[in-house]
Formats: sequence, structure tokens, C-alpha cells
Amino acid sequence: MTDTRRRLIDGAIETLRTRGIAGISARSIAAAAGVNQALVFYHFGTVDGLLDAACRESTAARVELYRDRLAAVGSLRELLALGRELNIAEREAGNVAVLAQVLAGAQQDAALAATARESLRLWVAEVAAALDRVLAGSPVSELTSTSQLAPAVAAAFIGIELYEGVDAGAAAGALEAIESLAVLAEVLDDLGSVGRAALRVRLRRLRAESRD
Amino acid sequence: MTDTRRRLIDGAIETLRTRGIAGISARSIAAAAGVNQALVFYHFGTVDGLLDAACRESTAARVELYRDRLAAVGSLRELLALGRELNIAEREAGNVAVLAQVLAGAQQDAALAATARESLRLWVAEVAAALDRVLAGSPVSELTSTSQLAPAVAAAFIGIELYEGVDAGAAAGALEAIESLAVLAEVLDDLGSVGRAALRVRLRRLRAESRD
DNA sequence: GTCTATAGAGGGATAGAC
DNA sequence: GTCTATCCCTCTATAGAC
Repeated sequence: MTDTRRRLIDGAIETLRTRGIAGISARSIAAAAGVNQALVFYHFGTVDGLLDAACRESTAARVELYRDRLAAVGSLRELLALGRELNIAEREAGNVAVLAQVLAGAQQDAALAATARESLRLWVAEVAAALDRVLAGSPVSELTSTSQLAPAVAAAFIGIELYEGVDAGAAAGALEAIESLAVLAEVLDDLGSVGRAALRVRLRRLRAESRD
Repeated sequence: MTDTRRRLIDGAIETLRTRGIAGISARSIAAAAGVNQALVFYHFGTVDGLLDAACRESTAARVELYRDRLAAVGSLRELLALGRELNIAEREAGNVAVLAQVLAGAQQDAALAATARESLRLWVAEVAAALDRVLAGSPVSELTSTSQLAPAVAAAFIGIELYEGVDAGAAAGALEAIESLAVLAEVLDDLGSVGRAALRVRLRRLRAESRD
């Protein structure tokens, strides 16, 4: 990758962070990149093309950065601790905010939506793999699949990140609530066969109800 | 409220829905409202002023619409069912998407952030009251407070709504995962004093660890 | 209260020199 | 690959007629 492409991608990410999706323009990005405005079109064709490349590139790099650590996680507790660390680091670097801005823009733009979908899938695949290991043998895995749980984790992350920008206290509370609820899973593990039996009863009742 | 103010507020909400925060302008709103562009400035001073009024107005109306039903909820199961119904209705009406767009714009705009914060607090207050009733006496209330749980619910809602625009399948999975996890709370209720005791043990251990 | 017209800024995108 | 210059469009906001 040439130096100018690099600078433009970094400039796009920085502009997304500082001015949001509503403040994105070839001129604002070029100013952040310290580069001529016309180069956006020479290298990426359109502003959307640059946004697309920036989102893909930044997500891939972030996922790469955390892959090893996610792969090393051995318990729910460790996963939550890593999640909190990741939340703080990404918030300081402004990267979850970037994904949130892209997601907001993607609601009305099919091309950007495809990019956002693939970016989220990169994260979700890593999270799902970690959940698979952490929840193996736990009664929780009878309740829900990690392929559903992982997107829920990603969605919560994004929601909390956006929340953080307008009400930091409430967002911190939300994060704590989620961590507290994870204790429920551990309690169920502690209860062993008793908990597992109670869970099965509930699940049977639930499925009988949904047949009505 | 005059007819023109009404039309402009509705036009702003519709524009937020169809074109997102990046597509907001006095002209696009006025076109959606079927009204002259200059009237935005006559009635609301600036485009931001109109956005602000639209967000407050629309949130207050929505919260009002669901207040009675939220107040009638008597169990976690009923609350989840109402949540799912609300999710579908608001998605079809495009209102959670509107709040998500405002939230994205609010990250870089202090005035809009204040509006978004207050709008979220309207929702959170209702959700917290419902959770208070539903979780009264449940061991879950020893784990976390509804003042933390309610923002978590709101954040998850917003995250899922944004997710829905780019990956509907994954978003549906996320919603199901959350509903499944709620069964954990019911299982713990079923277990009565056994579950409560196991929970207390876990909590003691957790707090001992966090003192290290 | 509503309209037209317009100033002045910012924006996407391109042509063509270097 | 990079720059300047420019076209033409859209934007906010206001002035002033009605």
C-alpha cells in the first residue's frame, strides 16, 4: 500500500471519529490526511469507496490485534475481563465509535451495508469461537447457540459505545449489568445436575407454551 | 403547535429514517414536509434546532404510547414479549432507527447529545420501573440494580436495531439469544433457596476476588 | 407566516499541467 | 502520482416582498 493510500485511510478513520458520518467529505478527510483533495478520487474513485476501504482495513487490523488474546481465553470471567479491556482500549482509540458511525451510514447505503456486515462478521466469528470454548459443557449452551449469542454481544458493544457518547454514567452501568448477569451462568454451572434439571424443566415448559 | 411546525418535525423524522443523519439538511427535510425550505429557519432557527425538537417530540410520543402497556407488565416473560413487539413495531415505523441516527450524530455535537441523553432517560425510566416490578423478590435483583439493567436493555435495543439494517439474520439471532438468557433468571427463581444460596456463594467469591 | 431570491460557503468530481 | 483550477451542485442562512 502506498503512503498516500495509507494516509487517506487513516484520515478517513480520524474524520469519522472527530466529525462523524455526517461530517465526512473528500475535503475533510484530505485535510486530516494532510493530502490533496483530488487524491481521494484518484485512489478510491469516490468518497464512499474510501469509506468502504477504511472500514474494512481498520476492522481487519483490530480483529488481528485481538485474535491471539481471544484465542487464549479459557473462562467466561476471562472473556468478560478481555471484553472490558477491549471496550476501554477501543473507546480511547475511537474505533468502536467508527464502526458505529459506519453502521449508522450503512442503514441507507447498500454498499456500505455490505462492508459493515462483513466487518461485523469478522468480530463475531472471533467472539463465537471464544464463547464456544468458554461455554463448552455449560448448561447455557443448551439455552442458546454461540452463533446467536456472539451477535448479541457485538450489538450490545455497539449500543453501549453509542450510549457512552451521550451518557457515560448510564453506559458504565449497562456494562456492569451485563457482567453481573454473566454470574448467573456461573451459578448454574455450580449447581451441576440440579441446575441442569431445573433448566430442562423450564425449557420444556417454554417449548410447550410456544406450541400453543 | 402550528401545522407547519408539525409537518417539519414529521419531515425531519422521515428524513432521518430514509436518508440518515448524513442526509439531513433544511432542504431535504422541507421536501419531505412539503414545505418551503426557509420555514425551517423561521420556526426552529437552525437545522440542529429542528433535529432537537423532532427527537424530543418523537421520543415523548413513543414513550407515552407504551407507558400503559409497560405499566401493565407483570412478569419477565410478558416484558420480553412486549419488548419484541415494540422492537417490531418501532422497526416498521422506523423510530428506533431514528434514535440511533440521532445518537450517531450526537457523538460530535454537545447540544444533540443532551437531547439524546434526555430521550434515552425517558425510555430508561419506564423500562426500569417495569424491571423493578418484574424482578421484585427474584435473586437477580441481588446481582444487579434495575438502574443499571435498564440502560443495558436500551443499549442492546439500539445496537440490535443498527445491526438489523446491515445483517437482519444476525440481528434476529441476537434478539433470540437475549430472550433465551432470560430463562436463566426464571430457572434461578424455580430453584428457590437452593439457587439463592448458590448465588450468594458466587457473589461472595466475586467480591473477594475484586478486593485482590 | 409564507414565499422568492440570493449571498456565500462547502461539497463531488474532473481536466490538464507537472 | 500529485497538484491547481474549475464546473456545477447543494448547503445554511438571511433579506425583503407579499
